[in-house]
Amino acid sequence: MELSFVKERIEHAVLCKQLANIVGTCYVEYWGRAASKLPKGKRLLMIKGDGSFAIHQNRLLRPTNYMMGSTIGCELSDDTLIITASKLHPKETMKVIFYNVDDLQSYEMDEASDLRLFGSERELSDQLMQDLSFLEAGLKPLNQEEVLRKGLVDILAEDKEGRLVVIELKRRQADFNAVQQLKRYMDQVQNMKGKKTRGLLIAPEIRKNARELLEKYGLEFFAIDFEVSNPSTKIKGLQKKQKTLFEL
Amino acid sequence: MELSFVKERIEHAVLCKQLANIVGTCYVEYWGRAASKLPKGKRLLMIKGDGSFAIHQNRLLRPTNYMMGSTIGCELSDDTLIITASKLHPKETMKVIFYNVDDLQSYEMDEASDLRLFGSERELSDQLMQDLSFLEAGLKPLNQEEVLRKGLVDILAEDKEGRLVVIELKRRQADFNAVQQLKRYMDQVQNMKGKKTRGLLIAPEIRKNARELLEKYGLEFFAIDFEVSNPSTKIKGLQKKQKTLFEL
DNA sequence: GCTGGGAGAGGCTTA
DNA sequence: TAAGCCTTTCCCAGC
Repeated sequence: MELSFVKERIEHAVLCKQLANIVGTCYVEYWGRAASKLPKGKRLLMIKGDGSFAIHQNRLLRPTNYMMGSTIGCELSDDTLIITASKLHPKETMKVIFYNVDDLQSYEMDEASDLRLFGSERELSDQLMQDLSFLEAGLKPLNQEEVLRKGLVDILAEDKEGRLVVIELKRRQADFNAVQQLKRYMDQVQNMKGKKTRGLLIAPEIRKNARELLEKYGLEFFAIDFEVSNPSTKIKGLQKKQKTLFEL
Repeated sequence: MELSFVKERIEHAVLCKQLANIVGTCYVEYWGRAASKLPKGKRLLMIKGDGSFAIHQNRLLRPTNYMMGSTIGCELSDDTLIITASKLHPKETMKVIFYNVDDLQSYEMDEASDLRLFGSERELSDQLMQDLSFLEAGLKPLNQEEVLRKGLVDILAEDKEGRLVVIELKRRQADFNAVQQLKRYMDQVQNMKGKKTRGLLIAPEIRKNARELLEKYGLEFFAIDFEVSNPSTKIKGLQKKQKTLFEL
């Protein structure tokens, strides 16, 4: 395609906040949080109405190069079309040099609509909050998403012995990070409240090493079995995997 | 566009592992790791040769719905075209119901080429390894295969007092996680070697709360100043921000 | 295959 | 704006 024509079409699409796809042979440079060069090759550049700018190759979900909320410019130079994307905070620039453009399409799109997602951690937390006795008899909810000075506790409760119970919920296999997150919260709550405190990690499963760490810390793991059925999420079972510190 | 024609074109593109973009009005359902529904609206579906399957709206870098490495199927039903993507491990399915298709493009693409990236953590680590005296006089790199290969730490060294020094490097602002990771590794190395061990966190900056935790643990923070200049990365400065435990 | 961890993470929510 | 953190994180390197 004639590059001067492509330039006009792109400028129009950007102005009208259309979604535009440009396919052609290009070379890409990026400089900002890091720096990168992508050798000349056939790629697809997708530009969205909000300044999303992405170079795609024919594999992987994620674009090879990208920029969010960019300002876009076009210029012709030496039989090439140079498309630049740039932004501040952090300062980043990307230069895409097209040697030829095979195709250019642009589309007037709807307003984006929201995805209704089921089975998120937040939804699980809500379900669990409905009935903590699922977890342990006599457990009473104190607060959901209790804000700590550092971070957010998923659920704070009190057990039948009057001990504080800090609960961290994960929708997938728990790892080191989850364990340490819980430990951090438990320590903090214990410090703030000056009461005996337990820490519960709830997840579908836990990695072996993470579990060792958890046990070393005296935390408790509960395996949760849930189903992301329609239209919401159902907790099917909850099984205790550790004795509490106080039972040992 | 005529949906039966679209169906054939898509099947051909998938078979030939082309990159295909379908734009039209559709409704999307996903079920797998979670579940979701996306109301009817105008979207772009991008299918790549490796089974990447992504529903894009006209905002944000990331697709609204997606699946990697999927198997793709097409069928006509009641004046709609249903495109399904599915995979095992984990079992996931996605159904895209097109009520009409405005446009369909497919492209024969090159083999994807590798991005040459500068300023990655790995590259910074290599640079730092070149000259540890940048960090502290008398610091000597240790090539402790077992520790380094296991990926426990970025760099292991010995200071002039003969203490082990565990170094964790972050290319961006260090957070809680970075501090706890370092602490975990330091404990582990200390256990393995049975020697006095220091833990150094090197990052451009550190979050306030993370820093408090770091100080509580007796770890040390060094602010690194680096530049991702072309063609590689240059460390411009390195400033110690904490006294060591042993100096206190 | 599982595990660990980085990423130019992205993106959301709340202080 | 910054902090904190979840994500259908994605993706890769090791084992």
